[in-house]
Order: sequence, then structure tokens, then C-alpha cells
Amino acid sequence: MDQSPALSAAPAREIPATSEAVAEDLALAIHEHRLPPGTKLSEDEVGEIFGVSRTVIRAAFQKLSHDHLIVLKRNRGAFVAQPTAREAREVFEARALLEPRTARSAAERATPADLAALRRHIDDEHAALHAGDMGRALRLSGLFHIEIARIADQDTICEFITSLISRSSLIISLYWQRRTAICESHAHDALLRALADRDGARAEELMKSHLLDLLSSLDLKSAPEASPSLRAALRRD
Amino acid sequence: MDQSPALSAAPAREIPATSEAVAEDLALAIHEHRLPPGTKLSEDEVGEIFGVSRTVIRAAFQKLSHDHLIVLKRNRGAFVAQPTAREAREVFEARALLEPRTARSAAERATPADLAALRRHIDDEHAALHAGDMGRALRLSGLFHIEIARIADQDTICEFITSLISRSSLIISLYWQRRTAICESHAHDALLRALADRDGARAEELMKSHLLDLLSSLDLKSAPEASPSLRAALRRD
DNA sequence: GCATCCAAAATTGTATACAACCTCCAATAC
DNA sequence: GTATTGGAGGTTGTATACAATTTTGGATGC
Repeated sequence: MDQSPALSAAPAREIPATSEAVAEDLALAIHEHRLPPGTKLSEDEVGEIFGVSRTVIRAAFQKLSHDHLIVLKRNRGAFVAQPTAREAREVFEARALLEPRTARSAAERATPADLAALRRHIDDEHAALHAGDMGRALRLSGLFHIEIARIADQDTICEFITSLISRSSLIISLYWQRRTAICESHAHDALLRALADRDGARAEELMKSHLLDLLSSLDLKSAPEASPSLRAALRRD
Repeated sequence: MDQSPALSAAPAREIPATSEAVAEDLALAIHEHRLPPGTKLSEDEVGEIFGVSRTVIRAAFQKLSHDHLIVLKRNRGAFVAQPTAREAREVFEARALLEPRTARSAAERATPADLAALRRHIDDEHAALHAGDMGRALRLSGLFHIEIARIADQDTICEFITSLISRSSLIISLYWQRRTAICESHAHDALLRALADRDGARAEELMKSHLLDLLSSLDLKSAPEASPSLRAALRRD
């Protein structure tokens, strides 16, 4: 019942939380599994936590619902999404259609400043990994992909990719194979080198195989982990 | 001021209009240019037309905003979107990444029932064209593409494509070159034949060139028609 | 013991009231 | 004549009250 601790860690906002800010905080909590899939999000409770009325919360829920991070059920309420194995495959299939070509475009346009920003992302990600902060590493890894889409200078596609990566974060935290050792793959380093070399074809190919690697590192056979708490597994919705 | 006629033609709904129904009616009105780009949508006015409170209208606006059919400006209100030439190119670029491969998948999965449904869409579209009902023809043309995505059985990609086609409808009605004769291109017929032949490669290629044709049939050089009323052109927002 | 059903409690759906903000226009100063 | 400022009107942002629906708990019957 008391899910405040999962959220109270994040907000600490002063007074007027907008619906965008609420949605962002909730998204982060979902990505980092502080709000596990299947969790019921009560409008009253969330509203009280953020210090705003249900009106604002409902707007935030609508946004999150559109991004498939939560599922709205009429007259039932909002629940943290539980992506199925099929949905996981579909999300990565969509990314496989969009991101490789986008990486190619990025390679043809990247400025030194862009490359430096990517370099920073990678370094931060490595640092987080070595510090054992998987949540932060995962978020930075996503930002690396989003940054590439931004460099490609295609707002529309960038928006789609951003949404897909957001869903991917939830999927990865659900289906990641624990047995895999720390995924210190150097795929991002290789991508950055291709971009620096302005080698669009290589960047496209690297992104393609990187996404395949990512998908194959997921364990989509077994049920979506019901380990930490049985709640999600026992909910019949 | 009095934009009721543009809407009153559509709803005719009995009593309780949901936010989804309102959004759908508004989307149709935008697609068919009954609500021209730049039009201000007042919450009070729309609410009165549909017989619901602003609460419901705001939810509908949020959904339409996410689909880029309207633009929400804080403390200013909702305006029918005016896609720029750049946005038009981006939307078709995104479609070019998604739809050809999706058509290939569809070719590999289409059942006789699927093909019959597509055949019906094409026939209806031709009939609408000959009847001079361009609005209906455009809508059916979009539905043809959506149907192909549905056949491909990829919900995630289908959702993206649906959104892109919705934006395309608005773009086409904005930038379509009047001088082009009735676009009785038989691209859809050719696509259907490729699907019936289970020729995925041909379907992919046909879809690719069809989208290129579509984009090149737009006049993205000239300003987005300010013909019917100067309002849109004169608004400085 | 088990299932069914009904009523109370809780939660969401909708409408409305009030607050905050923007726009517009007129009045004033230069 | 032009620019600035002030206030009135109108629209959106938010909170709250009420209605409708679902959920829950126990009582009843088999």
C-alpha cells in the first residue's frame, strides 16, 4: 500500500509540480524499477505525494499512457506497464528499422561538439557501470542513442526513437538476463569511432548489430521476473 | 468566430461523448480541412458543441497534441497544427523507413481475407475519387496503408504508421499540388498484386517508390496555402 | 465448506468554481 | 503620431465537489 518511498526519493520539488514534471519523475521511477510493473498508481496517493490535485496527475498519466509506460484501464485506474515478450520484440524490431539509418545520417552530420558530447556520455556510462550504478548506466546508455538521433537532425524520427528507448528501458529492466556478466560491451565506443570517421555505412551496420545483440541479451523465454514481489504475478489484470 | 458549422456536421452524437470520440471527430475535421491549420480551438466552444465539460475536451486535446494534429500553447490554448515543409519531409522520411519493410512482412502473412479487405479499400477509394469526394478518397487511401501495417501484425510499428498517416493527411491537404490531375495512380493496385503474389521484395520496392511519388507530388516550395482565409497567415504564433 | 449476493467503502469520471494568465484596447505621455 | 501603460474582459490552469463505477467484505443460502 505504502509506495511513497519509491517516489519520495525522486521529487523533492518545492511547490508547483507541473504535469510534465510529475510524468518525468514517474517515468524515472518506472525505468529504475522503483515502481515495479503491475503497480497500481492511485490518483489520490500520487497527487498527495507531489502536492497537486488529481487534475494534474491525470494529465501526467495520460502522457505516460501514450508512451506505454503505464496502462490506463477505464474505471480501474493506472498501472505500471508489464511489457510482454512479444511487445519487447516489437519494440526492438521498430528500433531496428529506425536507428541504423539514423546512425548513418548522424555520421554524415556530426560536428566535433556532437562527438565530444557522445564521448562524455560513454565515459559517464562506463563510470556508472564500474560504480555499480546500473540504473544510471542504463539511463545513460539510452541517452547515447537519443543523442545520435538528435545529431541526425530529424525531429520526427528522434521523437519515435526517444519513445522506443523509454520503453526499452522498462523492457531491459524486466527481461535482462542476470547471468550475463556486466555488459561492458564496447559497441558504443565502436559507434562513436565510426561517427568520428564519418563512415555512415559502418555506423549503420554497427547500430544494426548492436540492437540485435541487445535483443538477444534479453531472456524472453522465461516469465517476466516475478522475483522481488509476487504482487505483479498475482494480479489478474 | 463561429466555427460550429465545421464541427456540427460531424458529431450528431446522442448524449455522452467520450474524450476519444471527441478526439476522433476533431481529427476527422482537421483531416478534411473543415478546421483549417492555425484555427484556435476554444475549450468552452468545443465543449459546448459536443455537450461535455472542458475536462473531457482537455483530454481530447492532449491526445490530438500527442499526434501532432494540434499544438498546445501554455496559457494560450489549442491551435490546429500547421506542419512546416520540413516537418512534411520528416514525416515522409519516417514513413520511408517503416512502411516498405512492413509491406514486405505483410506480403509474407496476408491471408485471403486480408487481401479481400484491401481490395475493398481500393474499390471504395476509386469510387470516392470518381464521385469527386476527395476527402473520403484521402481517408481511404490512408486506411489502405494502415491495413497493410495491421496485416504485418506488428502492433508497435502499426501504431507509429497510423500516427504518421494521420499527420500525412493534414500535410497532403496543405501541400497538395492542385495542378496535378486526379491522382489516379495505380500504386495501390500494384501493391495489392505483389501482396497477393506473396512477393515481399516487390511489395517493399513498390511501397518505397510509392512514398517517394507521394512526397514529390507535394509542393513544398510555396508557402503552405493561405488561400481560403488569411487568418492562418496573419497569426503571428 | 463453498458459492452467491448485497451493501458499504473506495476509486475513478465528470462538472463546476475559482485563480492565474494572456490579450486587447483605450487612455496617457512624449 | 507613436509608444507605453493600465485595466477590463476573456481564456486557460488548477482544485474541489459530486456522480458513477468498481472493489471489498461479510452475511446468507445451499
